[in-house]
Amino acid sequence: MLSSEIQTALTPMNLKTLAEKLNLSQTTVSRALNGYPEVSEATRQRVEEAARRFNYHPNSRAKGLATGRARVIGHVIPSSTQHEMVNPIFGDFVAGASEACAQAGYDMIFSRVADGDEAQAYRALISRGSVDGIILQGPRVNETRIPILNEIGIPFIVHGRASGISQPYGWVDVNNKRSFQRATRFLTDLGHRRIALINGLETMDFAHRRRDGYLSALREAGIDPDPALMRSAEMTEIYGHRETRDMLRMDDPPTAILAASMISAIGVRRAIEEAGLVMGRDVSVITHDDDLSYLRNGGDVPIFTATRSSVRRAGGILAEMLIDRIENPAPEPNRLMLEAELVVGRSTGPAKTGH
Amino acid sequence: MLSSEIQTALTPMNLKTLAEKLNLSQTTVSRALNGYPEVSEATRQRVEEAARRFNYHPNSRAKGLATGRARVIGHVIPSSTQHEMVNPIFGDFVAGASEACAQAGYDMIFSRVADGDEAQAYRALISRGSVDGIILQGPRVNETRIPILNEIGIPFIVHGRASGISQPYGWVDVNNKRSFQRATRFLTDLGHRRIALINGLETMDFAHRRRDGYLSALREAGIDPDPALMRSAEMTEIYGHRETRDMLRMDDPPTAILAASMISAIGVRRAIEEAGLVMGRDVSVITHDDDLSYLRNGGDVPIFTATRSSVRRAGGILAEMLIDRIENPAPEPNRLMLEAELVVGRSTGPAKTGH
DNA sequence: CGCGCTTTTCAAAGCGCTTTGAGTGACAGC
DNA sequence: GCTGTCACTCAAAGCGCTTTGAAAAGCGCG
Repeated sequence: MLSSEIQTALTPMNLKTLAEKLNLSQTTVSRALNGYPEVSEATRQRVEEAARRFNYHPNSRAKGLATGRARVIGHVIPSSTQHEMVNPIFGDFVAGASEACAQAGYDMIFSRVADGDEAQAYRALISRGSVDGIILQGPRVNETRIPILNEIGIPFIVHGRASGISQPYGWVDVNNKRSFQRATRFLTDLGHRRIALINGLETMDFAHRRRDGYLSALREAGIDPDPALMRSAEMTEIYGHRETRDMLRMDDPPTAILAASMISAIGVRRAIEEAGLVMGRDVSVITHDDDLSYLRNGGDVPIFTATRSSVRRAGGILAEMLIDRIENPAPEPNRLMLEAELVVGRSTGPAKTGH
Repeated sequence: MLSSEIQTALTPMNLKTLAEKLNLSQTTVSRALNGYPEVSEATRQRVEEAARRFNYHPNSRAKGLATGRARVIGHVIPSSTQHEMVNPIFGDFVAGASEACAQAGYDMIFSRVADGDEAQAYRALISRGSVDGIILQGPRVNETRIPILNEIGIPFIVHGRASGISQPYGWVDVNNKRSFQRATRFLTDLGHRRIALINGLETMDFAHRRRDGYLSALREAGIDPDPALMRSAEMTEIYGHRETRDMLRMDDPPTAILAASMISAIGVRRAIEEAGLVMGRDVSVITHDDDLSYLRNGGDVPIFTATRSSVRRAGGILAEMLIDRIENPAPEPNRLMLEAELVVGRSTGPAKTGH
């Protein structure tokens, strides 16, 4: 009696034992489970029933080895010794992407890489056969990783775009230029002329484009951009607070501020309040809002006037597009431009005429 | 000449071709690369040199199949139809964990799972051989996943603990009870008697323990807990704002508030300011601070008085402990209790005597 | 009954690696 | 000169799956 127990404990539940239990060959069982037409409906039923009953799951490594496909998409996280910051939108992006992946039966793998080693890391990831495709996050202006991935020849898709890169690549991006142009125009229409931009790091492509939008709206309105009103750094709360505080102490302070994220906008608000001013009355604020689930922009009435675009949704779309590309290779990379909506909240108002 | 090019393009760089190029057997090459002593130093040098030159990386699936180890640790993300929220600490946690993983040569895989299907998901993940170990996030009181994982018998470690579970399991946790007890005591020592708790979801174990700490400090101070001052929900900004606003409208409003996260504390601050009050003077606030990289609690002087514990560090420790467990199986699961530090910022002050 | 034809099943090869058990020289000891 | 040891190296089996090429079974037909 003990021997039978040991038997069950030691016998792995793999294709071979399942086939033996069914008195069928591995071939037939495999085909039955993978929906091939060569197997009769009755047999298929029987096999599926047994697979469920014995809790059989094909070993993904063996499957991958045999098929050459891993059913995994990879993210490479640069360890960024320079910028210790973890992107706050990461969680929501991943949530969206993982939803789409789960739908298609894919997993996601995260690989951390020392800065500068990225080329090697990609090569290794692919050459090791760990992933079928890659999502490239946070492209910079003239992003070097794009040529690398193109050269390697693995399916990939970029979250954002990279100015200065001429070769083709697939991407999903928010129309950052247009949305910041609209936001800036919204402020000039309200009569503001001293408009500050508290941007993200301008080596990042998205920030670069936002600045473009900001500048072109100023130009439209006949306003000379003031370098003293343009700040650029990683979008933390502290940063939003510090820059706002400093600018509000200027002789000719801004009457309106554009912030690059909800997080830094919170810092902006804090500085405004510490200065004894009222947001929306004394200083107008518009922020970009990634529609993070833990940081919704207010309930019925948005707190901030904002350019809104769900990064979670973007994650889902990206993953879907990448998987589609993996499964149906096409010569033309596909692209998708998302438009941010401008939601009007309580943080903006007409410029004070006196000023 | 074309044929040779085609040759290089079509020949995969695997152990076999590498061995052929070196005029050695696959065995020797494999051993050389994996540091076995049976191979001469001269040969090893030659092999390593060639591996580098030809950009050879062993196929991880084949390696895993042969060794039975995936060198991957898994996270299962419940898709939580109920709580759509993506935990804002996710990003920092993952950053910490992935650092430790990278160090040890492990990757991390994320699998999204429908709520309730978790048992099946774990079983599948393991039975498919995709992971060597699992990190269990966000344990609830009486967490059902722990018995499941114990029964399956895969190495796992819990981020947090689960009250009500008697069987042994490994964990890393912050001493939530003690830290909230200290925080509450700090407030009672300042003379506060109307202290509100804006807690996380109390089905979550960490929130349950924090409430315990809060209650026992009140008891120490001879204060009867007022159910009207105890709120529990997911820790969003909106939630912190709404509950604070409502409580400040009470006939006998709180003079101090304990918040469960920086995010909800930001909402608390917003509500206080909207009510025309000053944080730290009219209403004291203490929050738990996970030391998120994008949401640091102030520069030199912390904005909030807070119980601080880096979730990024916790992620690193967890991953390390799990990997250690995978590589050196031990009967006793290991545990680690982290103590949060109480940092005193500008959000707390003595209770107004007049009230 | 043997012949094609389709339907259903199978044995075996192969994916890229590790690992076992064996084999080769070289060299010392008897 | 034969055996035992040591230092290297190798061919082949096996991990769990898919897939190819072939064979068996079922069936109607002359």
